[in-house]
Amino acid sequence: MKKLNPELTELYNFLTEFINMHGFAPSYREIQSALGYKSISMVKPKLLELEQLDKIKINNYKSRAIEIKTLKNDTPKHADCITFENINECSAIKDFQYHSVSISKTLLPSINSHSNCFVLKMIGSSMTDAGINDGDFVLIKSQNTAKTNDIVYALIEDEFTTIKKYIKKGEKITLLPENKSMKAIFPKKIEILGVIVGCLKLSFNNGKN
Amino acid sequence: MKKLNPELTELYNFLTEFINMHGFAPSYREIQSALGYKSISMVKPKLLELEQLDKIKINNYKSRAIEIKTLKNDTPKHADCITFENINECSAIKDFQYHSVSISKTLLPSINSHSNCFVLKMIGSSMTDAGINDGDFVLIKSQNTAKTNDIVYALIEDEFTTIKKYIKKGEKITLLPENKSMKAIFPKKIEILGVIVGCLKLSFNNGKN
DNA sequence: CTACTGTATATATATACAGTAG
DNA sequence: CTACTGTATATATATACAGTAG
Repeated sequence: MKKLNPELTELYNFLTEFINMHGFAPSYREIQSALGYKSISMVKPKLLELEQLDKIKINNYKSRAIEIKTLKNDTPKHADCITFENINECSAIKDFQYHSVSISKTLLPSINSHSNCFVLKMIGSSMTDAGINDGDFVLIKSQNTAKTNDIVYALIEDEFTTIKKYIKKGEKITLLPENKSMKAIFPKKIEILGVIVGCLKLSFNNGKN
Repeated sequence: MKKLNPELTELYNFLTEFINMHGFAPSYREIQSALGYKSISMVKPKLLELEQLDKIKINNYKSRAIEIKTLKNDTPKHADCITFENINECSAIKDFQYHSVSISKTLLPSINSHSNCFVLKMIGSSMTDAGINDGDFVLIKSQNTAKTNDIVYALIEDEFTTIKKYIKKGEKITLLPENKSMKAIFPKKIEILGVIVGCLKLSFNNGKN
């Protein structure tokens, strides 16, 4: 990122903040007013400077059509990402702050854009042998079926939710913790809420096992 | 997410895709043309339907000023996220596909928006005891200093890059693998390239240790 | 009546350009 | 000359509305 002078930095920041806040770009008049230019004629030359520095793209003769250029042109746009947002409906898994995690679709080709995905904070050590530790953020694809060996997020006996490995042999379902010191569950009633597709670790203190 | 009829779904998808692709909204004429409406007069009524369903926000009399409403109003905008993009400069760590990972700032309050962050794919099992396995995506904050016990990404002897735990006692620097079966490195020359702040796991096959 | 079409028009908006200060 | 100001104007764009099909 080349350095901008303070004036252009202010303009650039205004543009990015406006676009992030509104979802569309400011008009030249709005730019003039926000930056305190005495004339609207100053807007285009300043924008051209930013464009020359490859910070923005001006679409001539189009209204509110300034684009912010990302560092790389091949950066996936939002549409090419899968976003996991948290929900607040889990007994075993707390933490009510808002979280979101977005990753490139290329990282999870199995997920299509119609999938409903969410993130939960893991509580407990029942899955440490699968690399999911207490405090990790678990990325879940919402679905109501699962295959053997999937790691599922499920509602058990209408009572509690849990994250375990799903094993089905004939009609018998086993939920296996990935932790040698813990016991398997043989649920009478199970509702699969989702399948774990990823795990985001932001602390490495619990990682030692 | 309430269900939309196919016609409104098509319109909604066009709007989101256009905005994601261009960074600004389409004009009414562009909408007419894309959706095949015979008259531009059809655009506003259709948009109003979407707005009534709380899918978009129309800004009357403003050009290209349609906003997509997110599920939650408190969803962090792009500005509130930290984005890790991959780079292609690492001997020990391959994989040249483009990847990006964005997470809410609330998840990593220690990182400010001026930090340069990137993502690398982990190769090898030298950090499995810290929960970082072969194939995991390592989130790195670019910086050239580190504290004892940080997990660093560093260039050693001007020859190779590695990910290890950083220990400094007086002037003596030790790079410790988090894997009992591997040996520590005592580098003569070390250049710290970044500190590991997170790890994204998208496969659980290697997680068993 | 509903559900559109087609076009005129008002408004928003970017651009052009003559003028001015230093 | 540069670096602006101020304003007129062309263009982009959303809106209004009379007309039409069924």
